Amino acid sequence: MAQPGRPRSEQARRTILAAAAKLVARNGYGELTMEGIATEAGVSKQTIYRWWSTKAEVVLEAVNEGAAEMAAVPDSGSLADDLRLFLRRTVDATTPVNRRLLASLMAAAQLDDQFAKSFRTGFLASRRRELRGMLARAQERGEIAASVDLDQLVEVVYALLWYRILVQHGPLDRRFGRQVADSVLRLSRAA
Amino acid sequence: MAQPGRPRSEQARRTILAAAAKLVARNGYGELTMEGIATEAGVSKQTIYRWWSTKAEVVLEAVNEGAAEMAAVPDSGSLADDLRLFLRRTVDATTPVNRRLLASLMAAAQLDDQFAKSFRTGFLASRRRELRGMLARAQERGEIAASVDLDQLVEVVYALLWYRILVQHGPLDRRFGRQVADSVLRLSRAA
DNA sequence: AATATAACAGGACGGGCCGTCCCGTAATAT
DNA sequence: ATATTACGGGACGGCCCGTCCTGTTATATT
Repeated sequence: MAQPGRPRSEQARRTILAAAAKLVARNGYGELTMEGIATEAGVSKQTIYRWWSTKAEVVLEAVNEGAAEMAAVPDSGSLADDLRLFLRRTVDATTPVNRRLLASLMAAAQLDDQFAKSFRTGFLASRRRELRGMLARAQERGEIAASVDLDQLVEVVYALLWYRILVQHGPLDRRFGRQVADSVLRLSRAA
Repeated sequence: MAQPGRPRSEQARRTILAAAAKLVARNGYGELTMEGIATEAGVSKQTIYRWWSTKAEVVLEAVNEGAAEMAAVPDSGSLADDLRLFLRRTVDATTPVNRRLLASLMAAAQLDDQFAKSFRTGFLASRRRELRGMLARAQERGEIAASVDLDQLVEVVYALLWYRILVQHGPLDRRFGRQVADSVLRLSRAA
């Protein structure tokens, strides 16, 4: 079947991701260290380095793990309904802990060019694709004029979400989600 | 006149800020160290720590220093002209080096809560105030309906700018500046 | 059952940078 | 002349880095 030798411990993997998330939530990404994760998880440092090369990659996998039930893109046949529901789910999923984890990833991307590339082409791009698909369906239905640039609309959504995540000058609540949805809907109707 | 004792060396101050900017431009904020700044500037570590407590503060002052000629907010009497000129000046000022410095500050704010507070209430808030003043004048002239929330418009501008600075999935050029201006102008006209 | 293989926990290692301290010297006000 | 403060240079213990080694454990193959 698989390779010979002792198989990877799934429990160790989960414990490490949970420890990283817990430590970021408690002390912030700036205080996070590989040694701290190992100690918190009751694991050897070698076990972490065997599967991840930086703490940013550990946190990224922890985020992806916790985002299994991530906001599925709705498809009701109405752009307004879909957009509002998508943003409601998104802001609901962005708990204070998740907000801090996401902010950590964006910070790590500014400190490490290699991680930045995987973060952009992986995590960020896949989210953009999902939203763009929703808008493309609306455009095919005629709810958005063919002249409107869908990428610009996607950009407005994620720019507003990330700005709020990073700057924190206001709450990431349902009211904010409605404001974002309404702004994008207005832009989708304009020439 | 002033206190007794040797006065602070203005030359050392400038040299330190220049060294920090140079090192960030060369190797990125993640590689920046206090010792590296001291060595590059030909200065004692103590001289840096006497005036700044973290490398983030050094970089922040370097940015503020280089942004003395920062985009002054225009006031021509036309919202469209003012907004387009403001964004043209802003993207022109955001050279690759400045982009990297700004991204470093946003990253540092995610790593250090204390710096985050000063960054938000100082640097970021003052930029928002300037732009908001421009929009408020337009609203008084009747170019923007009284029902429009100016803070939301300001947020769209800086969210789009920062998203592009941080994610770098497209160029920060004049074309992008025009797109941002046009989006905000459309939102300012919508109900 | 014996053997090869690979992950595991634990710990040791040199190295880099941290932040602080001390020194002798230089530049200013009194 | 004296007090005061900044300066360059360098030394210090401490934390975390990333790697390596050891002995043990869990699997596949023979």
